[in-house]
Amino acid sequence: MRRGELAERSGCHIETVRFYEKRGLLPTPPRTVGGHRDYAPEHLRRLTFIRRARELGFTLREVRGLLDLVDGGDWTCAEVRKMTLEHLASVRRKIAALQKLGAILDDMAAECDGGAVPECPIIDALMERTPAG
Amino acid sequence: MRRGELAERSGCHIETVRFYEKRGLLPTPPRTVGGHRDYAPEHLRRLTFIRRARELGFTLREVRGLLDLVDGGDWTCAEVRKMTLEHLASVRRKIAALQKLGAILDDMAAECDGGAVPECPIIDALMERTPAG
DNA sequence: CGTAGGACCTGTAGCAGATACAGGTTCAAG
DNA sequence: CTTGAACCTGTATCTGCTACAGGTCCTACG
Repeated sequence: MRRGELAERSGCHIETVRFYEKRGLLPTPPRTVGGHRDYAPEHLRRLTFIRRARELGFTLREVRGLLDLVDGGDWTCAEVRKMTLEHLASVRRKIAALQKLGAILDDMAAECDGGAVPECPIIDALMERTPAG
Repeated sequence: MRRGELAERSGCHIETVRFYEKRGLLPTPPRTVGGHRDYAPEHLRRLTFIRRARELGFTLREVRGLLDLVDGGDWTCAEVRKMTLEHLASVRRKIAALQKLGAILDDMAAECDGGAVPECPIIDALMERTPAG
Protein backbone atom coordinates (compact mmCIF):
# COMPACT_ATOMS: atom_id res chain seq x y z
CA MET A 1 0.00 0.00 0.00
CA ARG A 2 1.38 3.41 -0.87
CA ARG A 3 1.20 6.59 1.11
CA GLY A 4 -1.87 8.01 -0.63
CA GLU A 5 -3.90 4.88 -0.05
CA LEU A 6 -2.75 4.60 3.54
CA ALA A 7 -3.73 8.21 4.14
CA GLU A 8 -7.14 7.79 2.60
CA ARG A 9 -7.94 4.52 4.38
CA SER A 10 -6.80 5.84 7.75
CA GLY A 11 -8.52 9.16 7.37
CA CYS A 12 -5.28 11.09 7.77
CA HIS A 13 -3.93 13.80 5.55
CA ILE A 14 -1.20 12.45 3.30
CA GLU A 15 1.40 14.80 4.71
CA THR A 16 0.47 13.83 8.23
CA VAL A 17 1.64 10.30 7.51
CA ARG A 18 5.14 11.56 6.81
CA PHE A 19 4.91 13.82 9.85
CA TYR A 20 4.07 10.90 12.17
CA GLU A 21 6.89 8.88 10.69
CA LYS A 22 9.33 11.71 11.39
CA ARG A 23 8.01 11.89 14.96
CA GLY A 24 8.59 8.19 15.44
CA LEU A 25 4.90 7.32 15.92
CA LEU A 26 4.65 5.35 12.70
CA PRO A 27 7.53 2.97 11.87
CA THR A 28 9.47 3.59 8.68
CA PRO A 29 8.07 1.24 6.05
CA PRO A 30 10.15 -0.65 3.50
CA ARG A 31 10.62 1.03 0.15
CA THR A 32 9.92 -0.04 -3.39
CA VAL A 33 12.83 -0.20 -5.85
CA GLY A 34 11.97 3.33 -6.90
CA GLY A 35 12.06 4.61 -3.32
CA HIS A 36 8.34 4.84 -2.63
CA ARG A 37 7.06 3.87 0.82
CA ASP A 38 5.39 0.47 0.86
CA TYR A 39 2.99 0.05 3.78
CA ALA A 40 1.64 -3.15 5.32
CA PRO A 41 -1.79 -3.58 6.96
CA GLU A 42 -0.10 -3.21 10.35
CA HIS A 43 0.78 0.38 9.44
CA LEU A 44 -2.84 1.09 8.64
CA ARG A 45 -3.91 -0.38 11.98
CA ARG A 46 -1.42 1.76 13.83
CA LEU A 47 -2.17 4.94 11.93
CA THR A 48 -5.89 4.43 12.49
CA PHE A 49 -5.16 4.04 16.19
CA ILE A 50 -3.27 7.32 16.19
CA ARG A 51 -5.99 9.15 14.29
CA ARG A 52 -8.73 7.95 16.60
CA ALA A 53 -6.78 8.78 19.72
CA ARG A 54 -6.15 12.25 18.27
CA GLU A 55 -9.85 12.66 17.55
CA LEU A 56 -10.48 11.88 21.19
CA GLY A 57 -8.18 14.73 22.06
CA PHE A 58 -5.15 12.81 23.24
CA THR A 59 -1.98 14.77 22.59
CA LEU A 60 0.72 13.17 20.47
CA ARG A 61 2.69 12.71 23.66
CA GLU A 62 -0.21 10.78 25.15
CA VAL A 63 -0.65 8.78 21.96
CA ARG A 64 3.01 7.92 22.11
CA GLY A 65 2.50 6.81 25.71
CA LEU A 66 -0.34 4.51 24.69
CA LEU A 67 1.66 3.11 21.80
CA ASP A 68 4.69 2.57 24.00
CA LEU A 69 2.53 0.54 26.37
CA VAL A 70 1.22 -1.57 23.54
CA ASP A 71 4.64 -1.89 21.91
CA GLY A 72 6.25 -2.88 25.21
CA GLY A 73 3.89 -5.82 25.29
CA ASP A 74 3.76 -6.01 29.07
CA TRP A 75 1.12 -3.32 29.52
CA THR A 76 -2.04 -3.82 31.49
CA CYS A 77 -5.59 -2.74 31.06
CA ALA A 78 -5.25 -0.76 34.29
CA GLU A 79 -2.49 1.38 32.83
CA VAL A 80 -4.51 2.25 29.77
CA ARG A 81 -7.53 3.00 31.90
CA LYS A 82 -5.44 5.32 34.06
CA MET A 83 -4.28 7.33 31.04
CA THR A 84 -7.82 7.50 29.73
CA LEU A 85 -9.17 8.78 33.04
CA GLU A 86 -6.41 11.37 33.29
CA HIS A 87 -7.25 12.57 29.84
CA LEU A 88 -10.94 12.59 30.72
CA ALA A 89 -10.16 14.77 33.72
CA SER A 90 -8.31 17.25 31.56
CA VAL A 91 -11.22 17.32 29.10
CA ARG A 92 -13.57 18.09 31.97
CA ARG A 93 -11.30 20.86 33.21
CA LYS A 94 -11.36 22.37 29.73
CA ILE A 95 -15.15 22.14 29.62
CA ALA A 96 -15.44 23.85 33.00
CA ALA A 97 -13.09 26.64 31.92
CA LEU A 98 -15.00 27.17 28.69
CA GLN A 99 -18.34 27.21 30.50
CA LYS A 100 -17.11 29.88 32.88
CA LEU A 101 -15.88 31.83 29.91
CA GLY A 102 -19.13 31.38 28.04
CA ALA A 103 -21.05 32.74 31.02
CA ILE A 104 -18.85 35.85 31.10
CA LEU A 105 -19.24 36.45 27.37
CA ASP A 106 -22.95 35.94 27.72
CA ASP A 107 -23.14 38.50 30.53
CA MET A 108 -21.07 40.97 28.59
CA ALA A 109 -23.22 40.63 25.50
CA ALA A 110 -26.36 41.01 27.62
CA GLU A 111 -25.13 44.24 29.17
CA CYS A 112 -24.44 45.59 25.74
CA ASP A 113 -27.51 47.16 24.20
CA GLY A 114 -26.20 46.90 20.68
CA GLY A 115 -26.56 50.59 20.14
CA ALA A 116 -24.93 52.54 17.35
CA VAL A 117 -22.87 54.67 19.69
CA PRO A 118 -19.18 54.21 20.39
CA GLU A 119 -19.74 53.31 24.02
CA CYS A 120 -19.67 49.68 24.91
CA PRO A 121 -19.72 47.77 28.17
CA ILE A 122 -17.68 45.00 26.56
CA ILE A 123 -14.82 47.27 25.67
CA ASP A 124 -15.11 48.87 29.08
CA ALA A 125 -14.93 45.46 30.71
CA LEU A 126 -11.81 44.54 28.83
CA MET A 127 -10.17 47.88 29.38
CA GLU A 128 -11.11 48.60 32.94
CA ARG A 129 -12.65 45.87 35.00
CA THR A 130 -11.51 42.44 36.02
CA PRO A 131 -13.85 39.97 34.35
CA ALA A 132 -12.08 36.62 34.66
CA GLY A 133 -10.05 37.29 37.75
CA MET B 1 7.55 52.24 32.85
CA ARG B 2 9.91 49.55 31.62
CA ARG B 3 9.12 46.24 30.08
CA GLY B 4 9.41 44.21 33.27
CA GLU B 5 7.02 46.45 35.16
CA LEU B 6 4.58 46.57 32.26
CA ALA B 7 4.62 42.79 32.05
CA GLU B 8 4.04 42.37 35.75
CA ARG B 9 1.27 44.94 35.99
CA SER B 10 -0.54 43.61 32.92
CA GLY B 11 -0.17 39.98 33.92
CA CYS B 12 1.68 39.12 30.74
CA HIS B 13 4.94 37.26 30.40
CA ILE B 14 7.77 39.69 29.73
CA GLU B 15 8.61 38.09 26.41
CA THR B 16 4.99 38.22 25.36
CA VAL B 17 5.17 42.01 25.46
CA ARG B 18 7.85 42.00 22.80
CA PHE B 19 5.90 39.39 20.86
CA TYR B 20 2.77 41.55 20.76
CA GLU B 21 4.85 44.53 19.69
CA LYS B 22 6.30 42.51 16.83
CA ARG B 23 2.79 41.48 15.85
CA GLY B 24 1.64 45.06 15.77
CA LEU B 25 -0.86 44.70 18.63
CA LEU B 26 1.07 46.90 20.99
CA PRO B 27 2.54 50.13 19.57
CA THR B 28 6.30 50.58 19.70
CA PRO B 29 7.07 52.71 22.72
CA PRO B 30 9.66 55.48 22.84
CA ARG B 31 13.11 54.51 24.02
CA THR B 32 15.34 55.78 26.79
CA VAL B 33 18.77 57.13 25.89
CA GLY B 34 20.17 53.70 26.54
CA GLY B 35 17.68 52.07 24.21
CA HIS B 36 15.28 50.61 26.76
CA ARG B 37 11.57 50.65 26.03
CA ASP B 38 9.73 53.33 27.96
CA TYR B 39 6.02 52.61 28.32
CA ALA B 40 3.18 54.99 29.13
CA PRO B 41 -0.02 54.13 31.04
CA GLU B 42 -1.81 53.82 27.70
CA HIS B 43 0.37 50.84 26.86
CA LEU B 44 -0.60 49.19 30.11
CA ARG B 45 -4.27 49.77 29.36
CA ARG B 46 -3.92 48.27 25.92
CA LEU B 47 -1.86 45.31 27.03
CA THR B 48 -4.34 44.57 29.79
CA PHE B 49 -7.10 44.66 27.20
CA ILE B 50 -5.22 42.14 25.07
CA ARG B 51 -4.52 39.84 28.00
CA ARG B 52 -8.14 39.84 29.15
CA ALA B 53 -9.45 39.22 25.67
CA ARG B 54 -6.97 36.34 25.33
CA GLU B 55 -8.13 34.93 28.66
CA LEU B 56 -11.65 34.98 27.29
CA GLY B 57 -10.40 32.87 24.43
CA PHE B 58 -10.39 35.47 21.67
CA THR B 59 -7.70 34.68 19.11
CA LEU B 60 -5.05 37.30 18.41
CA ARG B 61 -6.81 37.92 15.11
CA GLU B 62 -10.03 38.63 16.97
CA VAL B 63 -8.21 40.81 19.47
CA ARG B 64 -6.75 42.73 16.58
CA GLY B 65 -10.24 43.13 15.20
CA LEU B 66 -11.50 44.56 18.47
CA LEU B 67 -8.51 46.88 18.73
CA ASP B 68 -8.96 48.02 15.14
CA LEU B 69 -12.54 48.95 15.94
CA VAL B 70 -11.46 50.94 18.96
CA ASP B 71 -8.48 52.49 17.15
CA GLY B 72 -10.63 53.45 14.18
CA GLY B 73 -12.76 55.44 16.57
CA ASP B 74 -15.92 55.01 14.53
CA TRP B 75 -16.88 51.65 15.97
CA THR B 76 -20.23 50.95 17.49
CA CYS B 77 -21.41 48.93 20.40
CA ALA B 78 -23.30 46.72 17.96
CA GLU B 79 -20.11 45.70 16.17
CA VAL B 80 -18.39 44.71 19.37
CA ARG B 81 -21.45 42.81 20.51
CA LYS B 82 -21.52 40.93 17.20
CA MET B 83 -17.92 39.80 17.61
CA THR B 84 -18.58 38.77 21.17
CA LEU B 85 -21.60 36.70 20.20
CA GLU B 86 -19.69 35.04 17.37
CA HIS B 87 -16.95 34.15 19.78
CA LEU B 88 -19.51 32.90 22.29
CA ALA B 89 -20.95 30.62 19.62
CA SER B 90 -17.53 29.17 18.91
CA VAL B 91 -16.95 28.63 22.64
CA ARG B 92 -20.24 26.76 22.83
CA ARG B 93 -19.32 24.62 19.85
CA LYS B 94 -16.07 23.72 21.59
CA ILE B 95 -17.93 22.83 24.78
CA ALA B 96 -20.33 20.59 22.87
CA ALA B 97 -17.47 18.82 21.11
CA LEU B 98 -15.61 18.27 24.37
CA GLN B 99 -18.73 16.98 26.09
CA LYS B 100 -19.29 14.43 23.34
CA LEU B 101 -15.68 13.43 23.65
CA GLY B 102 -15.88 13.22 27.43
CA ALA B 103 -18.87 10.89 27.16
CA ILE B 104 -16.95 8.57 24.84
CA LEU B 105 -13.92 8.49 27.14
CA ASP B 106 -16.21 7.85 30.06
CA ASP B 107 -17.84 4.92 28.28
CA MET B 108 -14.49 3.51 27.31
CA ALA B 109 -13.16 3.73 30.83
CA ALA B 110 -16.33 2.14 32.17
CA GLU B 111 -16.02 -0.83 29.83
CA CYS B 112 -12.49 -1.34 31.01
CA ASP B 113 -12.32 -3.43 34.17
CA GLY B 114 -8.87 -2.20 35.09
CA GLY B 115 -7.49 -5.69 35.22
CA ALA B 116 -3.84 -6.61 35.22
CA VAL B 117 -4.03 -8.44 31.91
CA PRO B 118 -2.89 -7.07 28.57
CA GLU B 119 -6.36 -7.04 27.13
CA CYS B 120 -8.18 -3.77 27.04
CA PRO B 121 -11.42 -2.55 25.51
CA ILE B 122 -9.90 0.91 25.13
CA ILE B 123 -7.04 -0.29 22.98
CA ASP B 124 -9.45 -2.49 21.08
CA ALA B 125 -11.73 0.46 20.50
CA LEU B 126 -8.90 2.55 19.13
CA MET B 127 -7.51 -0.27 17.05
CA GLU B 128 -10.64 -1.87 15.71
CA ARG B 129 -13.90 -0.10 16.21
CA THR B 130 -15.22 3.28 15.23
CA PRO B 131 -15.82 5.22 18.44
CA ALA B 132 -16.20 8.79 17.29
CA GLY B 133 -17.53 8.16 13.86
C1' DC C 1 7.93 1.86 -26.99
C1' DG C 2 7.10 6.76 -25.78
C1' DT C 3 4.91 10.10 -23.24
C1' DA C 4 1.55 12.48 -20.25
C1' DG C 5 0.28 13.38 -15.85
C1' DG C 6 -0.64 11.74 -11.61
C1' DA C 7 1.46 10.07 -7.33
C1' DC C 8 5.29 10.04 -5.03
C1' DC C 9 10.14 11.83 -3.18
C1' DT C 10 13.01 15.40 -0.46
C1' DG C 11 13.71 19.39 2.42
C1' DT C 12 11.97 23.48 4.16
C1' DA C 13 8.69 27.29 5.43
C1' DG C 14 4.50 28.62 7.46
C1' DC C 15 0.38 28.93 10.83
C1' DA C 16 -1.01 30.12 16.11
C1' DG C 17 0.81 31.82 20.33
C1' DA C 18 3.85 32.09 22.72
C1' DT C 19 8.40 30.77 25.47
C1' DA C 20 13.39 30.25 26.04
C1' DC C 21 17.96 31.08 25.27
C1' DA C 22 22.65 33.11 23.99
C1' DG C 23 25.52 36.76 24.01
C1' DG C 24 25.80 41.48 24.68
C1' DT C 25 24.43 46.37 26.95
C1' DT C 26 22.50 49.50 30.44
C1' DC C 27 21.01 50.88 34.80
C1' DA C 28 20.81 51.50 39.71
C1' DA C 29 22.31 50.38 44.32
C1' DG C 30 26.03 50.10 47.45
C1' DC D 1 33.52 51.91 40.62
C1' DT D 2 31.82 47.53 40.73
C1' DT D 3 28.24 44.17 40.78
C1' DG D 4 24.30 42.02 39.20
C1' DA D 5 19.63 42.56 37.78
C1' DA D 6 17.11 44.07 34.06
C1' DC D 7 17.20 45.09 29.66
C1' DC D 8 18.63 44.63 24.39
C1' DT D 9 18.83 41.73 19.90
C1' DG D 10 17.97 37.79 17.01
C1' DT D 11 16.91 33.20 16.72
C1' DA D 12 15.37 28.49 18.18
C1' DT D 13 11.89 25.73 20.29
C1' DC D 14 7.32 23.83 21.27
C1' DT D 15 2.55 21.35 19.27
C1' DG D 16 0.33 19.50 15.31
C1' DC D 17 0.15 19.79 11.43
C1' DT D 18 -0.19 21.84 6.31
C1' DA D 19 1.80 23.63 2.07
C1' DC D 20 5.01 24.40 -1.02
C1' DA D 21 9.09 23.89 -4.64
C1' DG D 22 11.62 21.25 -7.48
C1' DG D 23 12.57 16.78 -8.73
C1' DT D 24 11.59 11.43 -9.58
C1' DC D 25 8.73 7.37 -10.39
C1' DC D 26 4.83 4.74 -12.03
C1' DT D 27 1.17 3.55 -14.87
C1' DA D 28 -2.12 3.87 -18.46
C1' DC D 29 -2.95 5.19 -23.07
C1' DG D 30 -1.85 5.58 -27.81
